[in-house]
Amino acid sequence: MVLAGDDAVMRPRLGRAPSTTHADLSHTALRLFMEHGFDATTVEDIAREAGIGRRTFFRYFPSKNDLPWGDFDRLLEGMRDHLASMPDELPLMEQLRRSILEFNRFPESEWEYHRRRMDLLLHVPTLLAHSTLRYASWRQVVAEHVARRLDLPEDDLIPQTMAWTCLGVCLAAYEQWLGDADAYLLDLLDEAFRLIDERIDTDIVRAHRSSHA
Amino acid sequence: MVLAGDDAVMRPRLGRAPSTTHADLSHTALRLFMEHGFDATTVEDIAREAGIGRRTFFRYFPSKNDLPWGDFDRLLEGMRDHLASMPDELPLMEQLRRSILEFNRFPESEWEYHRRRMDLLLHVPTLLAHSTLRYASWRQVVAEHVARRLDLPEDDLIPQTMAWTCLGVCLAAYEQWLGDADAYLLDLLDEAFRLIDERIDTDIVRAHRSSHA
DNA sequence: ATACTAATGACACTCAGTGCCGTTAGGGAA
DNA sequence: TTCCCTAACGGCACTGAGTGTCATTAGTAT
Repeated sequence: MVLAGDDAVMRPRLGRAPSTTHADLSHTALRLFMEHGFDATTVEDIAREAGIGRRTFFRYFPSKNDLPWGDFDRLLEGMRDHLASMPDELPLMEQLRRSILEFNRFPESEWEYHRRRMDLLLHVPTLLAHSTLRYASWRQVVAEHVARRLDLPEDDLIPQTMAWTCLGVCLAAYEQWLGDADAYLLDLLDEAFRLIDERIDTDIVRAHRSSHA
Repeated sequence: MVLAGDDAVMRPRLGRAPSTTHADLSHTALRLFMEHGFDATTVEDIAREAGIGRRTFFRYFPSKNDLPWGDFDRLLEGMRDHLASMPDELPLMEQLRRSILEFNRFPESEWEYHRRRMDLLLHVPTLLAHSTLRYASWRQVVAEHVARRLDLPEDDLIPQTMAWTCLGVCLAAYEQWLGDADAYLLDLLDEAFRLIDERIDTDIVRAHRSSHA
């Protein structure tokens, strides 16, 4: 479903076969989280339910917190490529808007699953805290693109601020989405992006660049 | 220094006297964090160094992660009041800029301490993750003000997005500050705010409000 | 059948955080 | 002074996440 990933695709012909997959573990765990809550579900519960040892669990996921993330890294690579392939004529914010919307596009059959997953990630304190670390890579992808496009260093104030802003816009839209069972995520994201649109205007960027030469 | 707090100010006349203070524990801990690193310092180390029992430590701070925060909640109350006292004539972004700068103003004697503290909070993964939970209250204060000022619900997309944006601006500025030993925090914050300035313009807000009546 | 190899799972360990409960050290009242 | 009341302390035992070590298992190739 969400985890297509590397499991089971091409197993090397040597050694014992893996006894489960990332996707399987993730789905089992999410079911338990929904049923009993995140905190009340122990890693041992998950391992038992999945029919593996507790120790083996930690060979699939570095922590309990990573379970609901699916293959975020692969999606993120997709966004990076999408950004890189944007035509230069397009305004920067429009490039970002399009790629970020693409990053958040899922087949309708997965909407409910995605909603439950994001509800966990944004409403369980432990997971919310952990999410910061994932979003740091997301921001980095945005910042790299902005930096390249504006010809500024990646760690410059402007790319970093724009990356934070994009993240904030997305998370605000996600909260709206989670709060309204009938809402469409992409519509909300689109609306949120229109709020900021071309907020960093060209003159400011030019002035900034020359003052930091 | 940073923790003026409630300790020692007016102890009720009954019962055993506390054997330490929040400020004392916090400073001791920060010293150990600087010397040996956050992860390598155990709660037991801190308690021993402070001359209290491990169990007592957890009566002062709910977790090891809370040690570097000082009395963030009191500062935050200050920012809430500052925002509430802003003259109505001032543009919204200007109100936010002024109050947020005020929130980040410290006496020069504390700059070095503040720098080391923030370096921990933003660069130690565990603390960075935990910071999300603190910043949620910070964003809430900003969102409340924006909502009041624009006559929108607090959980509306606009206040939430603006709150996220302000947070992002601040954190991007903080990163710049931490990366340059000679930089001035307030200057960087000011510069970062100028980048976004009056980004949510009046027409957009009006259109948004009427479409969500 | 045997050898090689990768995944597994059991065990022991560290550390954060919590519940429980007896102990300690203050101040007030007799 | 002595006794009492009370809040803070601190020891103990426990849960649960995460890690290092190592023997075992189950595949494939020879």
